[in-house]
Amino acid sequence: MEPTAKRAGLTREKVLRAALALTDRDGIEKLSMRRLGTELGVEAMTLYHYVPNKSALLDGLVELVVSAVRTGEDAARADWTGRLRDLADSLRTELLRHPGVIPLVATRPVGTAAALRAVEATGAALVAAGFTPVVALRIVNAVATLVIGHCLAEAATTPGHPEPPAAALDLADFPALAAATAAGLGTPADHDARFTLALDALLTGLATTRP
Amino acid sequence: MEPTAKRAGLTREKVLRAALALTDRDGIEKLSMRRLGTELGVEAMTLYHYVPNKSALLDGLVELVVSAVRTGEDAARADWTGRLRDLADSLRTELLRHPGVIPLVATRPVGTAAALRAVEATGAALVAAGFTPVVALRIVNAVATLVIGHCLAEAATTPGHPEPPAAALDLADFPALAAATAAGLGTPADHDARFTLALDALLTGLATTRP
DNA sequence: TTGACATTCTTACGGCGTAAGAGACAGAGT
DNA sequence: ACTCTGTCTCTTACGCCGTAAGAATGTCAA
Repeated sequence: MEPTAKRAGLTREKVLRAALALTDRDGIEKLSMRRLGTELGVEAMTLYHYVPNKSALLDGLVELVVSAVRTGEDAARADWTGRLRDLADSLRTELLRHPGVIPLVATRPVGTAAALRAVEATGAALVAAGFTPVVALRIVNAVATLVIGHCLAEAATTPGHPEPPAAALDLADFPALAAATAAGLGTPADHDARFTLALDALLTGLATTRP
Repeated sequence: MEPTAKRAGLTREKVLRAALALTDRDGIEKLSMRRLGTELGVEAMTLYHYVPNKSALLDGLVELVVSAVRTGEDAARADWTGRLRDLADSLRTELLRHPGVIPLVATRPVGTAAALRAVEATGAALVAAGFTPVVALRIVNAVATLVIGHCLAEAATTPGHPEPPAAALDLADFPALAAATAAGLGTPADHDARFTLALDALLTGLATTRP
């Protein structure tokens, strides 16, 4: 019987999952080594046996989220724009599932094997469609960049009050802006429309560049 | 004569400019109230007379950088894609001038009048070209989002070593990636090419959606 | 001069990441 | 059974951070 085990039975994996859960629940700014420790029933310094420092912990969060991205390799019949769309959609849903992690994904270079595998798979589909390897990866980069930028904006405006200082401005000075907000710009449904508009435009534009 | 003035003669403006200079020189993580204070020859708490808290200071940095963006209103003869291109290029150069501020711009909603004026101006040009106000602002949003996402990636890989862990991976597993890196992917000149590719594609794609 | 107000400093609190090392536990070899 | 070895955990401490509270100092108008 081990009702009060002296060893907590931790793992890098468990630590990362707990950190992700804590981030999802309380936000990234509340993620501290001490807090994560108490969450796991352990002192803060204990965590340093599973992670060299906090930066590595954050890298682990990125790894966790990005690894969940599906690139649609199975549906190999999809054309290259379909593959890019799959990548974009999957990346977006994973990011929005963990809003606190988005700034980390945007900031930290992705060197993990899982992420590179996704890039490689999509890039290979583009090469098969006739693109140069260099151009193929530039295209994948462009799509990922667009998704990350969009999700940043989408998640940044979600928390409490959207933008109270904007209300203090004289809307009469900005006719186009005023007309658009009156027509529903900024509503939650609008985020989907913004994303679709941008992605569709990018993909049709890319299609015209195919050799 | 005031060789050693007891009043430092500060201003919100001066504080912000000093903060921006400090960020440009030492990086955003080194920007602390105490450090900024000593930089200005003043105690940390003094700064709180010009800025309510650190978050507002960071907002001020964003404001400072974004205000410098030129939207090409003068060259009113440029067509709407030209206006968008001007916006994108100007935003990109301003952001790259202050890499430490990019994560802030990406994260914090822009409510300042100067930023809205830029959006309004470009949006108006789109409306004049036949787009709905809502669509016009979605388009401006798409371009800004793409630029920010790209600059984030570009500035994140600049500091010290690009990605040492990537070298540890077996490149044989990623043929397309390997071929592309061998062909110069990731070099500084490649950033321009990536940006141009993405922006061109987005703009041509948008052109096909014009009513 | 006298107030009123704006500006600056002092002190202090609680939180952070983490360096250094001591202690407790588990399993292997004898 | 005992010790050794290496893994896991805790304790203590240092220097940093943002900022609350309020006392001191400067400036200028009445």
